[in-house]
Amino acid sequence: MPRSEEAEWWANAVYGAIQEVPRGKVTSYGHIARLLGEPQRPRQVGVCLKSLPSAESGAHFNASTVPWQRVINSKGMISHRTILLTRVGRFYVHGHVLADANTSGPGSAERQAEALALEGVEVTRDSMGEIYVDFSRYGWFPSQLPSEGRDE
DNA sequence: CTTATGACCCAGC
DNA sequence: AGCTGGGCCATAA
Repeated sequence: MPRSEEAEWWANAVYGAIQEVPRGKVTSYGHIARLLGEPQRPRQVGVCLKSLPSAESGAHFNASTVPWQRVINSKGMISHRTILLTRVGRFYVHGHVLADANTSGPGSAERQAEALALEGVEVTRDSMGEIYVDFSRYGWFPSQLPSEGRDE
């Protein structure tokens, strides 16, 4: 959960922007940041999604009211969440991230792929098991400035 | 206060 | 076309 009021404002702006992504379409973290006039903060978009409240939390913006699954990285790939390392004595071991019914934690990339498939977005996998979405078919990139221009 | 760490991105090899 | 390193900046430790 964001602390400062500023962070709170940012998180709400991010969630609101994501709600504009139409069903069956996907966009990127960087594009959400650009839509909000903060092209240098794609990482913070991810930070907000990581702390998106669960559907049961009762918060206005939560996992069921914000289509979190429609945001992927600029390469069209569903980014895998990093596995936390837990310190045991002086060693580090693979630990499980707490969230389960939430949008983060282990296997969340899989859940994101399922959620997208459920709304008709075709996902493909490469030899490494990475999950991709074809931007040329499902991408949603409005506010394309005439001078800049996205790939594809 | 200082470091480390990301649901990221892009320019260069 | 794939890999690498740097930049980015809010949070956590």
